Amino acid sequence: MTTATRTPSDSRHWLDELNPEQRAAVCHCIGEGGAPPSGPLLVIAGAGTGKTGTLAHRVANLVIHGTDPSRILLLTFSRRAADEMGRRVRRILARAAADHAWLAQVQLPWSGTFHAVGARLLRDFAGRIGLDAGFTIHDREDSADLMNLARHEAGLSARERRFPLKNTCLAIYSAAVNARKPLHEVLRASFPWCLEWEDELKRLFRAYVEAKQTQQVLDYDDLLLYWAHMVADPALAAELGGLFDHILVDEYQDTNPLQAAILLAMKPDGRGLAVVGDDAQSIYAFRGATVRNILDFPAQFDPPAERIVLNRNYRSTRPILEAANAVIAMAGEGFAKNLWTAREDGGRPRLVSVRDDADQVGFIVAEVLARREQGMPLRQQAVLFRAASHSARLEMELTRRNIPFVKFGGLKFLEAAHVKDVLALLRWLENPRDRVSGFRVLQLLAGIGPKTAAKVLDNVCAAHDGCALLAEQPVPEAAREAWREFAVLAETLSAAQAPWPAAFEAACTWYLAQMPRLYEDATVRQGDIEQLQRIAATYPGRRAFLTELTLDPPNATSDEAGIPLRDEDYLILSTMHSAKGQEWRAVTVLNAVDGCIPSDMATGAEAEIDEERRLLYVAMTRARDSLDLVVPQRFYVTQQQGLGDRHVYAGRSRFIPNRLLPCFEQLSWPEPPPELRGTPESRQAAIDLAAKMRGMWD
DNA sequence: CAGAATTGCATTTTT
DNA sequence: TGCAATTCTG
Repeated sequence: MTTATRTPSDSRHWLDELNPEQRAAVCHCIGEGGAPPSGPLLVIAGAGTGKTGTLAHRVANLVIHGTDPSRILLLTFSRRAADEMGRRVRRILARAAADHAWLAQVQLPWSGTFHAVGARLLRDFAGRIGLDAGFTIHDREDSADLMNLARHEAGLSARERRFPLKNTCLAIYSAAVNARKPLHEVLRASFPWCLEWEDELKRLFRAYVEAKQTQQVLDYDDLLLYWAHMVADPALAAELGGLFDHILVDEYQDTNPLQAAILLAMKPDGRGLAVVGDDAQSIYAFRGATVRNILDFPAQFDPPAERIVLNRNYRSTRPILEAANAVIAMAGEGFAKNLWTAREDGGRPRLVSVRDDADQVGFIVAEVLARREQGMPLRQQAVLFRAASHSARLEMELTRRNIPFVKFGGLKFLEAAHVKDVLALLRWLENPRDRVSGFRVLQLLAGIGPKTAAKVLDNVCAAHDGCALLAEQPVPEAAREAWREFAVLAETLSAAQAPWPAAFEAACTWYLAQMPRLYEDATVRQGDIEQLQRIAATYPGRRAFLTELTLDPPNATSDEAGIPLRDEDYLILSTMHSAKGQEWRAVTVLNAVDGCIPSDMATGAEAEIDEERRLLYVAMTRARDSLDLVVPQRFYVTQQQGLGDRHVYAGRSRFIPNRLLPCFEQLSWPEPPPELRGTPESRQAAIDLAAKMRGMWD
């Protein structure tokens, strides 16, 4: 089949629905007719400017013009984004090339996050770089546990001056790796209180790396780091780069220097490289992302990358956009963009003053229900907040009033101790050298504690055939019976090709029997295990299950009723971070007060403040028709059930200073009683009283 | 040496 | 508050 016959006659038609800038991005240097693609492309796509659609059209256009879909690498921010992109590409192809039905079946085998693609490449190339293809992947918590192990073994835990805790150590390590900066610089910039431990940290990190290598485990950072080191070798770089004609990167503002280095190594001249992003929405600096990546992208190449700016917003009404623009305009650095919209309908966003947390919840529930009465489904409405814990009260109230909801972000299903237990068991069967997993699993047995577990693990590692000798391990008398049972299970399940998901169910059955001893509330937790079984059944096997679950954890949790069915209606609760790339008709932002946004954890450097500002900008620009920012006057310090009533009087977020107030409609809830609103005279009286109060101090 | 009890401490966002 | 490190007990 020649390229000419694959180019549909009405291709012009489907491109017509794009605006000129979008079309330019879609058609830029696609390497028509089998010609190699040329120059790199940067698309600056403001919020709601049709970024995803543009990217999907570009991919479709590449396919229509003859690019093999398996030679397109599409790097997205999440698995969900990758799936969505695939769907849209197929939809576009179905319409644009109706005469070539097979095009609508196109799969993009190389789409996913940097981490997921990295994992896949590392398994494929394992033999070439001295890695065992059977490596297992540690999530954040596992990595912290291993760091802790190394920390103890290096004798750093019992010091006169307290050594940084495991999470801090891991954060420092991770920051240095992802930003590609020397330890000293990272400490000075972000962890100055740990500077005194520089030498010890270096020693600790060396031990941590060695531990990972002997155990054949990789952490998140390794997936990028090994990839980067792989392409630092010119021959491998050429080979890896040669796998793809086109590399497209979404959300480029949230990539870190390590990821930028990988891209540059794979496509040194930028041919076939296209990145899309919005510097105003860069919100992952805490993970090493830097806005410099996108700002400096064009100049990396000679000639520089072409830059296309999308600034027509298709999402929000004009008043909402104006308010958001006003907020972001006060930021320090960035491409100046003038987002505009043709949507002239709708009122100003509202700034709602409420007395406290309880009233905030009351207001939100009332408004949500009112909008639903007017025909707006719950799923079109979202409540956004800075930290996952901020929604605790709201969740309780929604549960009490029987309003279904799904929460994105915050503590995840996979982080629950009992879920981790089961996964640790599987991971240990997959890779018996994985000490963190083994340590956790063995201590699940009655009568086995840290000492016995460590001894058994030592023996298992010394033996070459993994779990085979398990039954003969020396365990205390009290654990004898339980141990025999466990050894039989482990031996059956670690057999090379234990059937899936039957093997998983056997593991669960064993674990379910342990639960009542381990947890007071075993019954609630058992439901989660069943949920996990349902998830497991959708994967082809153990390795795929473990890898993909670690790299793409299901990121929604809901109330105990379980995740609502797909066709059921439910309200969306989400952290601002998890709201990225989404949109809803009605958006409510919780706790628009100083201390929450910006978080009082992040009020140090100017750069941190700017990031918080962008975060609020992201939240505001999710709204299509209506936007409410709620400002509680009184704010409880204790985040959980307010047993005590310690509270502070918080001010409105500094990102909405007085001069931005004209962008908003201000109101109080509940409405003040009529006698206080009343006539101009009564209002006059109130003002007089205020003057009297002030007069007390003259 | 395992498991319970107690004390001390920190407290965001996530691949 | 709730979690993690430490001490106490059987």
